[in-house]
Amino acid sequence: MPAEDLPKNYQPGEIEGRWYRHWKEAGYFHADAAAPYAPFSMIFPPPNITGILHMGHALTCTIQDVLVRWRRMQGYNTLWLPGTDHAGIATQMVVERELRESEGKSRHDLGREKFLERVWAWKEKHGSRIATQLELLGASMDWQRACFTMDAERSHAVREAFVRLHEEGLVYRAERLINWCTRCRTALSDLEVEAEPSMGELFHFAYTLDGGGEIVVATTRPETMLGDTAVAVHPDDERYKALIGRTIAHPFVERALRIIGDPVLVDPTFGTGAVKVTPAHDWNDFEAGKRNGLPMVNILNLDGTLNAETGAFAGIDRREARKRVVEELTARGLARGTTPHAIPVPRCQRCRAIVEPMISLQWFVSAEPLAKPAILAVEQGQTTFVPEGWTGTYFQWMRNIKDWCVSRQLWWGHRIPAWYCDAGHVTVARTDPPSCSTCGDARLRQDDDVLDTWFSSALWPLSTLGWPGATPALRSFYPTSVMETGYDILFFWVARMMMMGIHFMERVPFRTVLLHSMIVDEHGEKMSKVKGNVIDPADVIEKHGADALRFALVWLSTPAAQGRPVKLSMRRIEESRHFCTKIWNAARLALMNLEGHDADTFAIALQDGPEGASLSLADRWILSRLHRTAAEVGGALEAFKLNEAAQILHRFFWHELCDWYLEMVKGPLRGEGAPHDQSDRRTLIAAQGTLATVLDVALRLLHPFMPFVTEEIWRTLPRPDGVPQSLMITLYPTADERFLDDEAERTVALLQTVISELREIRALYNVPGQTRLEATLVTTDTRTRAAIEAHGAIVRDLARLDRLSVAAEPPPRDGSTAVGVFGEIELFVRPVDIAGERLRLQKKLDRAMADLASCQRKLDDEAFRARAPDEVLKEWEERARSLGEEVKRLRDATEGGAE
RNA sequence: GGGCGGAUAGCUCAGCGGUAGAGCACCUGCCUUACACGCAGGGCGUCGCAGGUUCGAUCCCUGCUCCGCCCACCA
Repeated sequence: MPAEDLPKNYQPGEIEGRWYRHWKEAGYFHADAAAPYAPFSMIFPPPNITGILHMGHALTCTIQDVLVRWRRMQGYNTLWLPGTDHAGIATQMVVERELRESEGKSRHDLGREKFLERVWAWKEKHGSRIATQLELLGASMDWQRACFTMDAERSHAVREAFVRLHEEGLVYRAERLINWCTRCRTALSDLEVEAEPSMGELFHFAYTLDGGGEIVVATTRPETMLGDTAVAVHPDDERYKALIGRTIAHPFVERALRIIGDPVLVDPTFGTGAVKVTPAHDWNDFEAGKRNGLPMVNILNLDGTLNAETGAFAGIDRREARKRVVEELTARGLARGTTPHAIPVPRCQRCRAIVEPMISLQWFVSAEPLAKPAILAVEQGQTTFVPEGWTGTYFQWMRNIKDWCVSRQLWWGHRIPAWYCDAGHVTVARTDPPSCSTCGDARLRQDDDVLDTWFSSALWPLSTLGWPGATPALRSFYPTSVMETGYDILFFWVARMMMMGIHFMERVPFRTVLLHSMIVDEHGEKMSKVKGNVIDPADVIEKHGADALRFALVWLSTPAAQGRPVKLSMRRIEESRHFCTKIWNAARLALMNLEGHDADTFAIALQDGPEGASLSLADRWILSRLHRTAAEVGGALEAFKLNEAAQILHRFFWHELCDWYLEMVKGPLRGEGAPHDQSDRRTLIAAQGTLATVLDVALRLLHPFMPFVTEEIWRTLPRPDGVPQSLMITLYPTADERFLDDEAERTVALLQTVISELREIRALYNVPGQTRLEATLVTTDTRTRAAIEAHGAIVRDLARLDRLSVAAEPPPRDGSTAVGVFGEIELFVRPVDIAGERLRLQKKLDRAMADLASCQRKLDDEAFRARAPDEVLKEWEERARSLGEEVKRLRDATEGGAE
């Protein structure tokens, strides 16, 4: 008996590892670039090698796995390519900390080469943790193609891209204002700096003019005055106009400041209308400095202390310097008071240290020429965003893009392929050059810096598919179909992949960008170790299984809302676990009743549609519902509404298949009223066949969402010859219109209404489950009578009746008859202890009359009658008629009742 | 300062021109031979506020209030 194949209890832990190994070994995850099917490809956003699986990974992985498994089952040549990211700063910091803690050494103690050996060793040891954890989730990734951002091929791609961009003038080296993190000791891109709102003060002080007089300026960063090279006023400002061109002797250093007129920098209505200008340490001032040819004086050392340019202040930390400058200015009688002022403090995204704008010689990627085609591509719809609201965000950023500082003063990363000779010539080359390309000098020094980690990430869809080689994979799978990722890296990553992909391939890197929200706890709070509200995916998987976690994540995640997070709680996960159990138990019930079922014969019978088998009403109904569900699920998946697909499946499986279909057929299947003749036999065969078919199709529909439990069950089901060995490579079901059956759905809806009404009466009067009732259904509608007569057995079973009769006229009532009225149907149920019956009916009558009245009011409205479309009017008239009938019957029941 | 979301049952969210839906929670019965991780039944809402369009608005338009997110150098 096959039921023995499914243990009584659903134990995910036992099942999941087994199936994952099986699928992987069978090669189901591997994509063949030469396969002759339409491609569906996705590249998994590479997690940092320092990463440990968190809910964000679990969400992105689950969404992508659902898409991939669905497309694979549809027959696409499906590639899902995994990989990991070297994560420059993050990894370097982790290894440095380890080095410090275990040996008390810094990376400088080891030197570059030795330190990098350590990092590689660390990577070998820990770098694949995350991959193992993704396997626990069921990720059907093509592990054979796994990449690492710093492996040989990817490094080759990075170098090729850099050199090519340099040749094209899109990569350049220049002295520019950049964001400098004094703790990480590296330059950062604009994106790696976060503005933190804070309350500071605006300090006012006076500069004494050469030849007498003063000009008052204000600043939130007094120490920067040590780098001032001018004071700017608005050229039209009557107060200061005359001062333009005069000079100021800096009070602390040997430097003369000019008073300049600059209509861009200065807003004459703000503050005193005079602005101190520090071109080397302020973004606006830098621009003003360029406009006005001002000297740019860098006053900071790389560690954030003041340098020799600051005279007596040299060597002091910038924070201390701020106080000292205020003190000194005050001492000299130049302070002019402070006012509270809100200031955004720029902080390093990684270490939270305050970032200093600083002039520095760095490498940049020229952004605008790359951004333009990337904007155009989206405008033309070559790539679309889901939800589409993100399109605007993308445009906004792309249209205001600034050059990208890509050099980092780190050791761990792709070293910049630029070499310098003593004469200062720069050689940028694909292979390490023997001598300077300008002067032939053989004494070359490679640039010490490495590239921003996001530079290699930007190339990811290209480099993972083999670019710059013209590989079969690149030919088959580029552009990729979907890029699914969190909206938080839209600019960091998605936008840059667009730019690079289009630039190097002349085609967008992906057709659809699918963005998911951030995961928070059930109260909407960000999950953090400090708050202790973290839900660890690994724990959840161990406790409830990957299927439960996956289903919960997909169920909850609406791709639609910008700024609306996914609220995850253990409760939701448990709920989803219950669903797994429900499926398990439904399968057990089915298996217990499939003895003698011949999958082949039934499959053949259904080949030409439902007519081929002697299907009962219940069978026709569930098949109709099944095919409708398949259609709805397909539509939802096509629209990337995964949560909707999950909901539809949940509702179908639980509330239609289990609550109604299984209840309708389990009696007959069990052999109550064993087959007497050929026709009964055929009915039994049809019922078993339908049950097995519905379960089979439902499991396939569910498989992308919960791959393990569905596979486990599916393998125990009897199935026709010639189907694949694994559920994950069967065909994803599509709706077959021949099975859609409006008539069966209408009839079952009627039976459901009658059964619910009977159950309501039973519940209302506390009739014990064992008590069998008898009921008479009264209606003048012949079709209803016929339907109930034909399918009375179902009503009797599900409403626990002894006898159900149908009549045109109400039967005599006694003191133990309850009456149910809905529409034009009356139900007389007995024996029931009907104390309070009149009250109950009266309440129903009141409600029906109120409904009827408001309905009538609407119909009496001349404007409505005149303007509303015919069909709407008809609907309302029909409603009024039906309500009228109900009221009439309820009134009879109320008055005619005993008691 | 600019841009984008959201406001619907106690909670999480669907619906988006024809008198409001789901799941959970709650209440009441049930250990009915698949499942108590279950079954059956029940109550629950001035659909953020104010105007407008319409025969009719939760749904469309305008304004407002409150929440959330992103971008931005005003000293």
